[in-house]
Amino acid sequence: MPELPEVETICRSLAPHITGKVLAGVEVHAPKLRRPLPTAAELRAVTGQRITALERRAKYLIWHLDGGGALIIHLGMSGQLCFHHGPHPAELHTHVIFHFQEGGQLHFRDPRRFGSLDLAAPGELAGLPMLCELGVEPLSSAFTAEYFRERLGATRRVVKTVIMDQRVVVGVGNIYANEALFQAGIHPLRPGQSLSPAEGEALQLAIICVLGKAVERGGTTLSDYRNADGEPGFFQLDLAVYGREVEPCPRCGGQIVRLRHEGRSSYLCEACQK
DNA sequence: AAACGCGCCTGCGGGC
DNA sequence: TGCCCGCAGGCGCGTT
Repeated sequence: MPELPEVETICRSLAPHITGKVLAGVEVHAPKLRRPLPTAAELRAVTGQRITALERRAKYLIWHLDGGGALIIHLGMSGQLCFHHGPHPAELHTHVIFHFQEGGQLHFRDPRRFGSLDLAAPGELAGLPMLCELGVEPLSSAFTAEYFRERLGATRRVVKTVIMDQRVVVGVGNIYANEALFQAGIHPLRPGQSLSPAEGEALQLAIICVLGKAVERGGTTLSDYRNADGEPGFFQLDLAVYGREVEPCPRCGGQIVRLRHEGRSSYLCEACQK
């Protein structure tokens, strides 16, 4: 489900509810999601700790704890985090419930169980393999035209695969990859090194533009995505091509087509994207 | 190195 | 009505 704009929106909507609060307990209702969940003993070690800050890195949500450690959540394809001010029954597929001393509880649901919950000991966070191999943040100053051109020029991999590679640039998933390629007028199956410098720059700017606008819209709600307050996003209204097979291209009126590559769907306008 | 296929899971919609 | 199939926002593994 969630790509950068959705995780960013969840982070922003969740932060006011739990920043500064003390973890009173963590209920775990499943043995594992993508990976085994932390053990009861590991979770006891973080109860009583205060959450000092929330941060999004790539598609990960990181809770910094006053003991120096951290809690890391990934929402996979179908993960939801919903904050409740009072008691709330565990719904179907609610796997983890966080309780706070000051009141309120946070429910982590994930029907498909591709998400994850990990703990990092003090000093361990930066060295975690899932974090330290990540590429640049697309909405940061590190995502420059020079950097992107260099990464594109060094590979024959198809450009859509490159922009979805979290080691190159983080946070771009299937929806926003399709949208950025459309906006830049680039065919998703072009080899990375076939892009001219101007095309590379157009794509870099399109990624920034699409992600930025999607964050402004609170993310894309196709079916079940909600922020921490249970509200949907609205960027689905701005999608030009994703999920719009057979519909007219918003630019030329031609028909949007779907093709499959590496097990995933790409949506594009063959007239506008070369 | 990188391109695939596949597995991990559940749910939904379409076709028959 | 019900069943089967394909498909879905992610990621990491194994094999060529």
